Amino acid sequence: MATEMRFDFHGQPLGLRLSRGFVPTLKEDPADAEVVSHKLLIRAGFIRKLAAGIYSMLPFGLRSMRKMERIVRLEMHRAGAIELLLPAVQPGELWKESGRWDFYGKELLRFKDRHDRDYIIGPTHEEVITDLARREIRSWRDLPVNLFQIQTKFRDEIRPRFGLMRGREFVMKDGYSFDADEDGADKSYRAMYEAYAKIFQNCALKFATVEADSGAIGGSYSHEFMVLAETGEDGLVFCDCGYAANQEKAELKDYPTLPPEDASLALEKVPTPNRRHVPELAEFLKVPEGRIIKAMLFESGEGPVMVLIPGDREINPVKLKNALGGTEPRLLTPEEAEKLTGAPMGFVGPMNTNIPVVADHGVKRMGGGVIGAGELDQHYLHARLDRDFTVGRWFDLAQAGDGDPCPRCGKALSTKRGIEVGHVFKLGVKYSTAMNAVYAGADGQERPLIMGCYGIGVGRTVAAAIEQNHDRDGIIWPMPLAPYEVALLPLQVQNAEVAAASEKLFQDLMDLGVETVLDDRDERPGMKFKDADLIGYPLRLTISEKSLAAGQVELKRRDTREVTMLNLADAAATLRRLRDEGLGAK
RNA sequence: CGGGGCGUGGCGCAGCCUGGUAGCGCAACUGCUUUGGGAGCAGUGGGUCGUAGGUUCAAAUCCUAUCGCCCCGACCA
Repeated sequence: MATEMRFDFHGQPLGLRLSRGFVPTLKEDPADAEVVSHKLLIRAGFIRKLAAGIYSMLPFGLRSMRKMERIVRLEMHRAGAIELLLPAVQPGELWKESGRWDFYGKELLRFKDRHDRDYIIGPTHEEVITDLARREIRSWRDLPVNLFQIQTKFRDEIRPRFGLMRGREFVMKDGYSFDADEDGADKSYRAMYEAYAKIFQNCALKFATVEADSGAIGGSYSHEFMVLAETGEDGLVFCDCGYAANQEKAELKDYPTLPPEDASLALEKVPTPNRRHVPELAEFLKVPEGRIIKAMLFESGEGPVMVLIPGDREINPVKLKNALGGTEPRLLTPEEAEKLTGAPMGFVGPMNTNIPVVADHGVKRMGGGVIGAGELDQHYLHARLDRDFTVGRWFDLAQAGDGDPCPRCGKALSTKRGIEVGHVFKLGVKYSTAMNAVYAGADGQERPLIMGCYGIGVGRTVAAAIEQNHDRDGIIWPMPLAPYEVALLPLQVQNAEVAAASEKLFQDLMDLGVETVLDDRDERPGMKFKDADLIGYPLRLTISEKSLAAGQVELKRRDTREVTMLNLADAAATLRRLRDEGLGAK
């Protein structure tokens, strides 16, 4: 009886004969890939590079992406969002209106059409959706509205790297909510937050939700969804009390510093030949690093500024940016710093300076310490705050890390690394005000729409799944994202019995709705095993003359590498059950 | 944008310093053998050496320009 192909609800085939598939696997690592997900996606035949940061999705890569998209769609719809599709190409006019034409920088890919009009390829769609909303949403009766799309974006990154983790062209789910009031907006935000948590649960990924930097927009807040992986680009802090934040954002209150020195100690100028950096200065002066006050000069939106921080602490650039009014602070070059202060790099200090001084709270608790003397090879000992130098404004500027006190409960924080795969953001009225997107309230008054925006990196989640789940043989797909769930490996394809048993299993599995690859290639067993491990099918069934003689087939789980023998007669049903367990709660 | 590196059959690389007929492994194709962890033997095909200019009797090799790709950095005084 001929095997009959089956298809799922979305029109995707439930089965594939590998001999007719397009899955070009590589034995060796590609030369131009660095991170593991990039290497494995290429080696396993999921993607191929076309240009820097631009990839073709091969059939298996596309299947994993499509599965991710399905999971996203389902939860979006459950949460009441509605799918649409906005144009990728957008008129520059809209971006000029929102102010981002000048603000967004070179990441925004711009070009002109034949009439010399400005266009861009969308890196995100706030402008387009806001334009749509202001045209179509008239009254409070139309609200709330929550719209999303899954679409290819383009961001001309300075340095694309890490394959699908940070491409220039990438697929993103972006959603936007519109509400009449703050309560409604908070409700929309909450619904998206919960939907996101379900999405990453449904992907069977280990993830965390953290408070994220909300930028310079007052009153707004945001959360990031991070897939936990050693190789993640973001540092995260956690507390037993439930507090979790991106290091960029994590508050640091009253962390311990050295107590103030004896107030009777007089200011003392000491030579510090060529000791520019905190560690060498501390060693030379025989003082702890925490006794030194580090001074750094930045160019901010309001001119140059001197930033003070305890010597054993690092400045958190995002906190500094927010403290200085939202423009990206730029560290002055040694030449600029010397020109400005007269002191060479490493000897700049806050005494008798006319540059505005801001400082981290920790400096206040130190009460003073070692400072640069403002001239070459000289520092001051026992400099005291308010006696010898003053600070204009105080901020929380230090980076929180392992062991620092939790801002909620004071217990010690721990750190992990993660990959940002989702971000929910309460926008407020930033775009609706800039673009005059208003609705008529019940009282007839016009008010700006209150917006939220919500993004998921679809391709990045697929890559993050690999960063989190792999071994030296290849990918270990979580069931929900695997391109196919089961691989059938007939070891002797020319043996009639093996072939017949494999065909029957192939048909039975498809009939049971299990996504199955039949590796019907006339290849040696070793090659089939290696490919199956590399591609990372969660379940593998080996059909051989040997085991078939006993009426059995061999099952191997990719995650635990556990091997069990199954009776041929109920193998398909067992696989179906294991598949369903692997899919978890839906 | 700054620094470093690399472009040589489909993939991974050697050859370049010291100019002289373009090589290796894998892959592909044919045949025989083999068949539970990327097989063995024999044979075959496939390369404007990124591109353009220059030097030279002669350029993959030296020089210049250019394009592409990768890595590091672009906050830690």
